[in-house]
Amino acid sequence: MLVYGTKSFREHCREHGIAATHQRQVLYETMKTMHGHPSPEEVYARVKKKAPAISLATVYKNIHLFVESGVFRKVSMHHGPVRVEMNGEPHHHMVCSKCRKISDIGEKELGFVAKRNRLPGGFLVERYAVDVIGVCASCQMA
Amino acid sequence: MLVYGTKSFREHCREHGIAATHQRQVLYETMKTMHGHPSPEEVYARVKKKAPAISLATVYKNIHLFVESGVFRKVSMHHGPVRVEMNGEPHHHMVCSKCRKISDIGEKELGFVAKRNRLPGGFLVERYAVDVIGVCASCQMA
DNA sequence: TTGTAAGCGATAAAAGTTATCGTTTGATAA
DNA sequence: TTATCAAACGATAACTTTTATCGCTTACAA
Ligand SMILES: [Mn+2]
Ligand SMILES: [Mn+2]
Ligand SMILES: [Zn+2]
Ligand SMILES: [Zn+2]
Repeated sequence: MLVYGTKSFREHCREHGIAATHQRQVLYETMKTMHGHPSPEEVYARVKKKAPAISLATVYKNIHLFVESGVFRKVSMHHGPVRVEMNGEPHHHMVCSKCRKISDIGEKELGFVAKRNRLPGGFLVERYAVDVIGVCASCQMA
Repeated sequence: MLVYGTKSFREHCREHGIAATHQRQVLYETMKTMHGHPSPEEVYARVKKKAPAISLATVYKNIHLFVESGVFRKVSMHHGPVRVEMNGEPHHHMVCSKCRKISDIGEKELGFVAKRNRLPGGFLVERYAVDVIGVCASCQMA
């Protein structure tokens, strides 16, 4: 991940052609201190302590901006409306980062072998779900 | 996956202590024919052709029921509000199927090695995102 | 058959996200 | 420094997705 201190926040903004606003910087500094996998509402609650007048819309807009510029990351490609599948065969997914299309892929084609049944923290494994994130054939052509 | 014909749909309902309603059966039969990874709205649009009076609420309620009873499956544990993360180290996730808690896990602890850069259909791999689905330590105690 | 709890449809409400728009501010250059 | 103006902001409406509510209907078993 890109890591830059308070000072070079302005440089990052120049590189990406965006204004180094007060709100944007406080949001960035706040998020940097947050561990785990917060939702926009949780980020909003936290950043309001430092910038009480900030708008939820500004939080959303800048989270998108940070994600697009690679500063932070979404936890998954699958946020949003639920998707269900009727294919009961154990399989994994290829997810196109351009068009979001989801395709099935079996473990054999994937070359993936799940090894451990116990993981750090005493986590008991039920199954592995692999998302291969990349660019689908039609998006590569475009 | 459980697979049962029209006849044993009633048996499945008895096993799970639910009523074998007309709507529930039409919904099940319809979903069984759907490939890919449809949203509830897409399921609703399809099932309305066979049962025009069915309600969207009924579709949602029964999709939940089917998923809980293991007949069908959600594509991901991450549907719903977006989550961001500031941990820029490449890592994967353990997701508890009881409490939905998300924990980080590095590739080394996971024992996972991504092998291929090209996959069927000409999919170009950017990265692998592994979700280990299971039960966290505190949910095992409870 | 009949009683009753479960399930249904209609729809309101909640939750999450995006769009709109008038005002403010940051970046650039005079 | 000041003037200019596009970018960004806050407020909030609108939109999307999901859940809750409630009166009516139906499945089921007594
Ligand atoms: Mn699939
Ligand atoms: Mn993480
Ligand atoms: Zn694509
Ligand atoms: Zn748990």
